[in-house]
Amino acid sequence: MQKKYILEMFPYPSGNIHMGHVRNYVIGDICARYHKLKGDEVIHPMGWDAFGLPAENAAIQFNTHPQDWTLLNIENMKSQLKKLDLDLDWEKELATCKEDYYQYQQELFIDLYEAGLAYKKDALVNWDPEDQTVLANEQVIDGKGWRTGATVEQKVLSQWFFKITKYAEELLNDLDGLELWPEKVKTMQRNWIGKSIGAEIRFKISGEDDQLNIFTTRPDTIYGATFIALSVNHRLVSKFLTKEKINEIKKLFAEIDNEKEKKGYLMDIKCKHPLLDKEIPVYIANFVLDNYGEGAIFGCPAHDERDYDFAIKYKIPIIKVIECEDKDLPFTQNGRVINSPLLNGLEKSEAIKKIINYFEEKEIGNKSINYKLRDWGVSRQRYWGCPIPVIYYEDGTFRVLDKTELPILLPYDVNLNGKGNALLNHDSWRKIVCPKTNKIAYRETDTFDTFVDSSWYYIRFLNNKLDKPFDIKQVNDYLPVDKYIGGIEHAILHLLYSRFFMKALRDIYNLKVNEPFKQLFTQGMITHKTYRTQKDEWIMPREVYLNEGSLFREKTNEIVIEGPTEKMSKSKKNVIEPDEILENYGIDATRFFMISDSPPDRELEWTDEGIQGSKNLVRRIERYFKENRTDMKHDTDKMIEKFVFNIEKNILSFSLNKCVADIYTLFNYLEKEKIYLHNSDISKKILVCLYPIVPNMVLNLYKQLFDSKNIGNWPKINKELLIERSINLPIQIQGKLITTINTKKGYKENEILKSIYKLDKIKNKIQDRKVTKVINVQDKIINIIFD
RNA sequence: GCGCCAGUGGCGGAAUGGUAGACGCGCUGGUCUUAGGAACCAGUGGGCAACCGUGGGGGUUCGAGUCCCUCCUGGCGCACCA
Repeated sequence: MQKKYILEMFPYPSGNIHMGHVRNYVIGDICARYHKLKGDEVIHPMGWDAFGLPAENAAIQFNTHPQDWTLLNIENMKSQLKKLDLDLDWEKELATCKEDYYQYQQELFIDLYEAGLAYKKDALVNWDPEDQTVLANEQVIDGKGWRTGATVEQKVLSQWFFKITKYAEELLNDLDGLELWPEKVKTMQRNWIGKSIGAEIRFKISGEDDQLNIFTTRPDTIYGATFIALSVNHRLVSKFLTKEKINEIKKLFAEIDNEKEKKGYLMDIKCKHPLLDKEIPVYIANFVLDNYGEGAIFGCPAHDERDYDFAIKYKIPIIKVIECEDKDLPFTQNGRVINSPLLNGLEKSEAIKKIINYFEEKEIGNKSINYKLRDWGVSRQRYWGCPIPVIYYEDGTFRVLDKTELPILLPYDVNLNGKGNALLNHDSWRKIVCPKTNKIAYRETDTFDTFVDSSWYYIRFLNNKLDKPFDIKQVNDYLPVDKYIGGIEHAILHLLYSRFFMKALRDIYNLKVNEPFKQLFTQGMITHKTYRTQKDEWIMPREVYLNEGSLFREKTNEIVIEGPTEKMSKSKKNVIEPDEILENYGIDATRFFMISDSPPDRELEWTDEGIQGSKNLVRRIERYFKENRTDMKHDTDKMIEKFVFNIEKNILSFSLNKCVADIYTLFNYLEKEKIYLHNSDISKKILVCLYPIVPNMVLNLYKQLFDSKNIGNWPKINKELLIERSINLPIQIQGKLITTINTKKGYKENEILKSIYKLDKIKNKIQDRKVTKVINVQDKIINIIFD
């Protein structure tokens, strides 16, 4: 028996499931049911990503408690999921907000800490003023919080970090081995990790016992360096300038007209050029990133666009060191090095190699690799999350707790007023006497980023009742997840964090698993037309009715304007409620429609015609089997065999839309040929194949036809029957199709040519020209060539 | 700007280098009726035809929607990453 771990991304219990969930889970369910019929040992669990800020907001808004709100939502959504006929193993259910989950996460944190993979440091962090919490770099999109959209501020706080950067190289390299992941996701992760190979060069500061370490990918342009630029947050800036001055500069930098505008501030210090006997000026510049490298660059204006713009603005010399026309400046392509005593005449790669060797020899620099990836900041200043098992003493030191001191449970009695962290204000929970030292201590009041929760839930599913995080043998036996299905929006955050966790745990526990998800399938979004009134008020599709070619709103009879088709969203109100659809069309039509109109990895447009078409298909199949007689034709067996083969192939390749086409093709054939199967064995075969897609309908039909609900296993395919004995052979002349002839497979070329040449269509084409070549692709095509 | 993906009928979409448009929706004409959110039959890329047709232009090949080059358009991601 083969194990198949099939997993769909678990939902946040927001209150109700939406169509996106339905599509996601139906796709996964079809896979899981298919594999069960094949006799595989299928693991198909479901759980809840249950910590997170919305619960706190809801608690304030509705005067309830985050826990009560969350658990109620879970119950509600669970009953909704059950209506979808999902073959889930609810015994394995877990919720990350429950202590039987998060206490083991606290254990894992202790493991990570002891392995040197969790650490605390003062850091300039992204502060979301609306959520009043820190965000990871990955959670800041265009300078705004990923959830709130509020402009993120920079703040210095003492924070816990996970050392994901230790795995940067492995996380990057192992992407190559993930053959069953979408290329797109791998590309996004590669870009995020952002590996650059170059050099780190030391620049001495004139008259000071201090130096700068500058990373560059273009050490071949070092002779063209005419200035240094620092980020305003660079160490040396606060060393040489007052706080007031720095704030002044920050204000200056904030006043720019467009994002690319360069601004600088000339400092009083100068740097020595590492190779030339000259000094170059040091600026603070707005375009230098402080979280990349050391936050310092050398400017080579002749061969870098940004440096060029800056040099023009501040009248800094521009020295060409790569051969090019003046009009082409800044010249950033490859070329021969000039004006560089040690490198003249060399091509880029040779020059880079040579200069790095020289730097290393003279100890003024070395080869260096840089990553964009930063360590993962996991502290969140929120109540509704997993507590970090750490205590602080009054002298400022801290202690990570022992596993025997766990669990650290969240207190239920908190005052949620929306201002700051409720744990910080909960004195009786926070203040304790340390059992080891008998000293007064205070608990860590930050909780984990909820992405920590989802980084290992697929491991916990293997045994959600174990009194330790997981069982090593079980992990080795059942991971990786064979098919992981979810939205593309998690391409970086969740999937990268999970990969990191798997590798970190592998090293700590000596596991044999390198990657958590063998195959990743990203399903497309569901879209729908948008509708609004003339007052620009979005309205729901169900409020719209059609009258004499125009759209109107029910009740008010306002004129309705049809907008573009967009992703279903609450704000645009173009949503369809799963409960209503199930009520009106039933589960079978709903499941059919989720896979009918587009391939699962593409957008699915919700249309009334689409769901109605699925409903009609359900009715048609049910009606077909009501016909109480069996009449077969000689090729019926073959047709059915082909059907089984195609359905299987298309389920395995996630081409579920083609499964629907296969079903139509089969019933078109059966009805057109007036073939009725009723309660024959062939009906059993057909129904088994339909079962993964529409289990409800199949079980009902099976009961009616065979007085049983035991549908058995996936049919074994008789390959003999798949072989076509006669074919329609296309005949081409000069590569163009002229006609087709029906013939037996395995025909003899010279024999069939004789009959081909007798055909009028062929004779007319060839006339008396001389045939120079005949290409016979046996049983596929014949192509006749003449001069 | 860089990277990735994609461009096929009125629409969604099928096509291991070998009959382009499977299957569905929509539409047209017809049938039936318990008048339905039904069902059935016929048709549906363009053109009267020869023929022409997979974003444009080249190429490889006996043969290209498919492979190569180039350009255009759209989507997504990243984006002052030194």
